[in-house]
Amino acid sequence: MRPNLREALLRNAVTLFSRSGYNAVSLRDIAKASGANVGSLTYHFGSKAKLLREVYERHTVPMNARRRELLGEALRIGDADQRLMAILRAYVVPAFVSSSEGDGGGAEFTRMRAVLSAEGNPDAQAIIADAFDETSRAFIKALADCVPGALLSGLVWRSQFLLGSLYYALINPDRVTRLSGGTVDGNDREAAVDQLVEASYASFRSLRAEAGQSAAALKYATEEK
Amino acid sequence: MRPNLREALLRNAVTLFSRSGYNAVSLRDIAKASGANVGSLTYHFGSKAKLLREVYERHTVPMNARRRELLGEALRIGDADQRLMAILRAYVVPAFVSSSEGDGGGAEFTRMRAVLSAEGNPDAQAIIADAFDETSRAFIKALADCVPGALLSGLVWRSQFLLGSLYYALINPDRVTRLSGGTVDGNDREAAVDQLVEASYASFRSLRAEAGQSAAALKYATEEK
DNA sequence: GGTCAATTTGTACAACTGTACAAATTGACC
DNA sequence: GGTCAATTTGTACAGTTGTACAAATTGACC
Repeated sequence: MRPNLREALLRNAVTLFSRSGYNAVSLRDIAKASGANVGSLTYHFGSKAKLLREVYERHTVPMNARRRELLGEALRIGDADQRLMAILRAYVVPAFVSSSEGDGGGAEFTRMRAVLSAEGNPDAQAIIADAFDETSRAFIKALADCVPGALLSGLVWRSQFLLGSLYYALINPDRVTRLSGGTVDGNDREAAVDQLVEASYASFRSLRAEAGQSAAALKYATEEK
Repeated sequence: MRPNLREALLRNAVTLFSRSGYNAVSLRDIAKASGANVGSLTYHFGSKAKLLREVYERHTVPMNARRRELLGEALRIGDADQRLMAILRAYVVPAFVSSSEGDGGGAEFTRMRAVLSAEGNPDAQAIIADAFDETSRAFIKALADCVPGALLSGLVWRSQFLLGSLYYALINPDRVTRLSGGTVDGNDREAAVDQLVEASYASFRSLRAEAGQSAAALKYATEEK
């Protein structure tokens, strides 16, 4: 009896799913990576869909808990701009950094979410909507208070862009290295977090009544030839 | 002999791939959607991988041509800020709007790219790197001239975020609708383009020497508690 | 109307998929 | 050391996959 085959199966499932998606990875791939038999998977999890559900439940709770915790700290900051920055870090950092150390990692799990979200896997979709939307809504509310006068549409779209940026940074880091001619390391996650927070800080900050005005005015000036 | 079965197969391939990814869609699915037999696919394309290659070649060239064309127009704008805005639109609009009308659509093809990029499909990866990196590099160069003093790392990372935002806007538009409580339509592509351009405009603009400084200073102020 | 190449169909194949379940193995407890 | 439940293995199954290829169909040209 192996000490923790079940854990190893879950870990390897995340790794393989995050690399190639849900459909392309067979239960036999996961079993082989864990040095075990296919049957062990049906024994421990019942089915492939239930395995996926278990993977999600393993990681979503601690990750969102960490986010809410950091959000709480951020909300104690008085200055609106510094608070905005802290809120964004509270959203991004737990997705990049492992919450419970050694469990397969925050970044790997986030990458898996990104891939499954793109695949449109129906099992995953239901779980994601349930688990993450509530947290996302709490963040949008917090962000709204940092940019007085911002429209809800602007806040929601920017939070959509934030998540998309987050996902793609993990999905295709090599593109960053390639486009920079090798001078920038797309796999440097600390740098990625800093860049992502600064970029979205600027995009949210521009929603403030005055700043938003100038961007919109510029747009119309351009469009009217 | 059907007039244009080959075209129908290509069109349906894009639609199905963009919806569920490469692995989850079988040749029989594509054939059935086209009212044809599996054999017609091997006859016209030889293999599934070659079909995918054909799909890419069909859309990549006109889309990037349109981007370069709009980029050329944008570069004639004197004012740096208005030029920046125009360059961003030149990058985003062709990805959202069909370049050759009725051919399966720019947005649908872009969505397919997004999904395949996430799946890490090796066939797709090689094609994407070849076809798009050159165009992306031209855009980064153009953007650099709009934000004097910006570091290459900032430019490349923001262009990465731009593409990630673009992809995710197409992959998961319903999340926008859901998070806004139904008051914002995530499937409104014109609105998505506007929001995306405005958000990335702000993020690139913040790279200008002075603005970048203040954001960095703020970050350190926050981190040092 | 017969010819012929291009196209479309039908079918067969080996490989792989998720799932089910009987058999073997393990190790703690008496 | 025998017992027994928990775990792991092995194997079988029906369904699907991409691919190959012979047979049927099509339609323009003579």
